[in-house]
Amino acid sequence: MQGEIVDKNSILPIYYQLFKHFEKQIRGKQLQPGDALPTEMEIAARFGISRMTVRRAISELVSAGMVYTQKGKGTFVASPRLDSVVFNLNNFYDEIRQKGMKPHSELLEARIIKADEKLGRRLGIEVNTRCLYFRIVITADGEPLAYETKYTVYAKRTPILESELKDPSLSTLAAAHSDATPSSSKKVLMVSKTTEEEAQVLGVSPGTPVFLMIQTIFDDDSKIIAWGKSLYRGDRYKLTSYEGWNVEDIKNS
Amino acid sequence: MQGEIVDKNSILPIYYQLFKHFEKQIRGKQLQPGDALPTEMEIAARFGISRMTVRRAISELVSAGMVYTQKGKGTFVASPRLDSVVFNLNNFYDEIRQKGMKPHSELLEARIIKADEKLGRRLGIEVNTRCLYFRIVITADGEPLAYETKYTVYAKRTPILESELKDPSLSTLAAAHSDATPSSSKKVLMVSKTTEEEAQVLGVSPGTPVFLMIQTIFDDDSKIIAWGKSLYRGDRYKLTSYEGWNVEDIKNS
DNA sequence: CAGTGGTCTAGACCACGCG
DNA sequence: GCGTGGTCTAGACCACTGT
Repeated sequence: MQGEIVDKNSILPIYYQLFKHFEKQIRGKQLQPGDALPTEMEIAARFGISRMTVRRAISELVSAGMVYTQKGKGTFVASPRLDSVVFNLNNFYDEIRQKGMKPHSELLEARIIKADEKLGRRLGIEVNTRCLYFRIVITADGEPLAYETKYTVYAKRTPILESELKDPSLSTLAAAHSDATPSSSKKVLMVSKTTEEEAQVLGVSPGTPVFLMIQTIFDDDSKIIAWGKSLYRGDRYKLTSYEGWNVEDIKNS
Repeated sequence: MQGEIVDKNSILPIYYQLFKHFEKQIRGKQLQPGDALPTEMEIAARFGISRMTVRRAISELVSAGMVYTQKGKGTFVASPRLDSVVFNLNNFYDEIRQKGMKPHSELLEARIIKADEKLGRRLGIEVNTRCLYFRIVITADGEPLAYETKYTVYAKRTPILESELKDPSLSTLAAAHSDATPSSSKKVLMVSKTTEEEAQVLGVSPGTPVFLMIQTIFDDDSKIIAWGKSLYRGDRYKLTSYEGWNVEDIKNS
């Protein structure tokens, strides 16, 4: 009986069991890149299930990048894509916590300012518009890791809450203090050398290489409502990307 | 008639038309974050289509991050996620071409070497194992942009083709010259300062900040089969990430 | 032409959330 | 208990691929 593989009485959905079955076959090299899977009708017949259920399982395999389909031909095992790279830079607080360290953010400066010409250009607003200006240093176990400078339009004139500094996401700030809703963001990651002032804040020597991220928040009308600059210490921070099918194995090497 | 929105005789699939319909409603703010979509049965009835087709459209919306579903409750419009960042670093050749420049790679050195202790550790192989060693500089319109050093196990002893340098992907090299198949890869992005030698190759002054990417290719058994180091000029290269729902609009600002 | 995956239907039963 | 989304079925027709 083939009933060993797909159990109709299981709590797990059939399509999921079938997905796992083929995943195992591919990871275990019983099915190699370029090999054809059985046709959808064959799979349905063999396991005594509906073709739509088979298709659901296959579509999960496609999403996972493990197979690809060709209309009129069949479904084939894909080769792992190792060329493209995806770097995820999540919330810095979570990143620190994930490494078992204790994050803390310290407010260096927070003021309401009137935009000068340079800031007016950055935020796409008129000179003298009221803005919120922030400088924060984020530490892990007491050691400074990141230095962030942020500006946002200050339209609502609501008080600045200390809790906003706990997790200083620029889009959250913009949502709270500008009168528009954050809709899109642009982030640019560059490398830079610290200035005297930055080096002092980060506790490194001037000229140390750092990651520099410029962040811009846009509203519905693609108008800029917030701008931020983040420096991450190059000697303490890096971005890692894993790709392929047996990624779990290599994370420990 | 509601027939204006979904045309059963169109070449476009019904689920796709329905997906586009809701996409427009959400982008146009007729449906705002938190708002509930009509129930699947209602949508099916209203447009005279099957519930499965409605579900297909909704699942596309879920994939796009525009709505989320809650079992027993309904389907709701999501808020754009602007906090997480995803940086894509694709094939460097394509990146250059995309900017309308002409990429070229120049071979500085290519030799078969016997692994010393340091390389043996990096590749997880025994000392004196035969390895392929490469140094390449990638230029755009004649200006050096990247400097790459690569090692891979040299098991097959097949000749090194010049075409391999045209698009020097480490996993391709490993596939061609090691006796194993690349299965996974790990990439780490860091910042660094150029040494004298690196600065000369890249045509910058020593100490210039650069992106440094260390790349490791693994085979099926999670054994290392290739190792590479890439330097990207910090003054000429940056990573950009867009997020939100009207991303196309802000790319031109 | 026969066979494949892509779309679609009109039902069905289930587990879940809420009043 | 009722309505919701989640799963599943047994059909159907289509466009595309190969011969």
